[in-house]
Amino acid sequence: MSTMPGTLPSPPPTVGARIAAVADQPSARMTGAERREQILAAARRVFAESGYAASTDEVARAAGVSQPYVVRLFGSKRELFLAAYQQAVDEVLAALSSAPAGPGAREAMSDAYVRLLADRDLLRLIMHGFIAGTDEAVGRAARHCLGESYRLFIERTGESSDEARQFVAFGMLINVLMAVDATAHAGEDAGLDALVTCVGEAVQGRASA
Amino acid sequence: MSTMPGTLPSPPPTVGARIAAVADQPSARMTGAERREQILAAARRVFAESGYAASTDEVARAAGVSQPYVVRLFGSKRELFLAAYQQAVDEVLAALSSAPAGPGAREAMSDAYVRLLADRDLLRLIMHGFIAGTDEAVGRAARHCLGESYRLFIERTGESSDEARQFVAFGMLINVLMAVDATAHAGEDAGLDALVTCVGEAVQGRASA
DNA sequence: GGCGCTTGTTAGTAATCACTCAATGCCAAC
DNA sequence: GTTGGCATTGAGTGATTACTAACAAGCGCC
Repeated sequence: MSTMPGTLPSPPPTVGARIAAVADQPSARMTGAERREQILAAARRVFAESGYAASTDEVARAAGVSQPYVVRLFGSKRELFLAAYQQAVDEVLAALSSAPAGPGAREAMSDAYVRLLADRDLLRLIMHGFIAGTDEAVGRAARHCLGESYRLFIERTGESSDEARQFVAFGMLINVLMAVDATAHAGEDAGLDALVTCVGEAVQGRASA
Repeated sequence: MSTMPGTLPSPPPTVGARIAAVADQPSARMTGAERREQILAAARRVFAESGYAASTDEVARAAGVSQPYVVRLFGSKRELFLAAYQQAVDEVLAALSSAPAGPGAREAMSDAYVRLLADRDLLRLIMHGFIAGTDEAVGRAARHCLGESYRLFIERTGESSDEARQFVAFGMLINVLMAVDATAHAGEDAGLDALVTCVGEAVQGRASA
């Protein structure tokens, strides 16, 4: 009773405040569903950066809760990753599906995909799933994300399979350029700079034309 | 003195024989350079499968040596990964550079890239570097690999930057399809199956035409 | 105003990690 | 044939891991 545990007189000296950014006060009581959502958002950020190799402790600190609580809410680290990944796939496919069929569908889908880049974590997490390999459920979700993107393009635009392949291929190129942080390292490699410029022009041209 | 440490009456009971496949007899004595090459080859396989998250112990077992020896030969796990990754990047760029400039350069470069697929580990390891993120040296190598591929295409074929962008983008699509093991999961997703077919036709057409 | 459920914590555990240390056996040079 | 250097290992170390167990506190409900 001498040290009341609820008051938390000093936050963990230096380590706790690094990631945080979600909950400033040490986590007011929430409903389970709310907390689940919050942890899922944190997991998305953390897993996007380090992939499945990220620890549940990192996710917990990013969410502002204790580490045992995140594994309790999700059962295991694997299920947590899977939930975050499935949500990411759903978001990507929802964005592509938002384009109405008919004329202009191609531009709408391109725009929708480029808008996904605003979230630095979403496509990065998707990329991690592409090379997860070991986990069959993640692999299945990743394959579905790829296949549905291709199928949706044909369904909405009515264009040829070759055009659809080029659409998906261009998306993968954008993914990779974002994953390697190409724009942040301008001036480092002349070839890469030229590639980034060319991709930028293609995005602009396709968006305006 | 009662138990002589050098005799080793029984090899480690079950764990040592799992991966092996490189050295059947427990590793005859080699020169340091030879062993380094052998370990590098094992690291390529192991890192290609699990990325940087793979353990030095896995690499050691795959190479048929003890785990302390692999970290001693390379200084640290990070340097080992870097050496394996740099070698992979060099191989990719050497393959692309093998195409002579002038007419037919495009087909030669496409063929060279497709031939890289024969090694299931090479491009998979390259992919892991794309999303390494944390390690700056790996990121630099990955960016160089991308930029040089783009630059080489323009240099050898003399085609437009848009054509070069499509070439690199197609390469990234191939990388991803191989990473998710699309062909091994045929029948799982109709869209993906169609995409794989379309990519296969494009590769065939470009190789023969 | 106590009771039960849900939210959340601290403390602990067994496994695995990269890395270090000290030693052993092999080969070649003198 | 002894000595010295190189290849290689077993045994350990401290840190980190995912996960468990037990308990504490807030809230609705009668």
